[in-house]
Amino acid sequence: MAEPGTSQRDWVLHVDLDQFIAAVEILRRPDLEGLPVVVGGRGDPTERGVVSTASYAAREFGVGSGMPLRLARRKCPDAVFLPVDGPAYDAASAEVMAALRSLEWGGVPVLLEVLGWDEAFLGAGPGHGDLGDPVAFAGTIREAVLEATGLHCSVGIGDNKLQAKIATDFGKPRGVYRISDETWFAEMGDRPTDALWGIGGKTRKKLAALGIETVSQLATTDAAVLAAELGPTMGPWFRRLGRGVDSSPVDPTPYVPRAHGRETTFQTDLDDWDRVAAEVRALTARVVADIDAEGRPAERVGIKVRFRPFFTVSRSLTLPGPTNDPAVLADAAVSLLDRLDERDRDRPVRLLGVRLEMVTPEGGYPK
DNA sequence: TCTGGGGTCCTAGGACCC
DNA sequence: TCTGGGGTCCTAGGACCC
Repeated sequence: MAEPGTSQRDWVLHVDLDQFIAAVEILRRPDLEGLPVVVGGRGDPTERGVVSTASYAAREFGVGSGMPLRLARRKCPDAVFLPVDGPAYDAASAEVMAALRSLEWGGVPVLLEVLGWDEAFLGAGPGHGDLGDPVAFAGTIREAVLEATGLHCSVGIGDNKLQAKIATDFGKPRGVYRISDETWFAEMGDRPTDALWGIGGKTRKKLAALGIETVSQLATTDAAVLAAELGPTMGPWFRRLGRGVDSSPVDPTPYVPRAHGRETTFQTDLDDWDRVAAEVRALTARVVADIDAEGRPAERVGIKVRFRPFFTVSRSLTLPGPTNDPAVLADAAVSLLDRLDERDRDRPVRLLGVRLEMVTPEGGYPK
């Protein structure tokens, strides 16, 4: 236990696997080691799709996540293109998280908060003893993950989750980096606002329009100004991000989804509205299977339609009562097509999506 | 370079009610 | 005419993240 009255403090660690998806592929195809490997879509760089992860060798050519596969091929024609294999990454991720969960820190099991396939926060569990040097523990983590899975990771250390998450990127690849309240402004102060976890390109531009370009400027902007310009919740939150402040705990509670959805980008745009309706029904059937696996019925249904060239609309409705009846839900989803604007109905359809929001579980959501 | 798929949370306006 | 206020639900869209 941390001694009462001392300044002993708890660190938060953040673990992020290096080039996770590409690394899993290379693990089962060792001949790909060191080569430019690009994983995305169905693995065909002439198709519609984007890069999920590029190996470090491929990144040397300027290939990166989110890039259209066709562009990736132009930048790196000799890369090995592979399809996304979700089940393989599920399995690898489960091994990584099990290895992390088995660790002790300060004499008690760590708290593990999983973020997606390849990231997790680690916190000190209740009743822990001396935590020792967090940099040394980060090394232990890296060894444990490598030993258990053959995968390399990087570890960030912070006084809170925000700091730890950002620190990880500074340590990549195969490294450890530490940010603290004391070093926050030296590390982050002069960086652009979108270096913060939670600020993207849109918010960066909005802030820039207010004369706020850097993390330091964001940190010293009046909270009331930010609230007025960016909303009563988001404004003050952005200011806290700028100051490196984050009081959210490492939460080991298993994730309980609010909703499930499925969407498909068609290789060729759809013109035929009977076909559109049929695809909406097929997508709905898949999502019903997903919510049945959760064991909770749906209370809202939504569709998403992306038209050519790249224009997206959504429609949604609250059901008269919760249901998991596939026919009822498919009818509801198809009925939403009738709510699209008349003038959009002759545009070719590039993408369709169906989403089901489930009823709140017994006892509510964790946290 | 024609731009995925799975999610979460926030905002804003209108309906509706008291 | 010179137009209450609050609260909640519903819906569409936006932003962000992995």
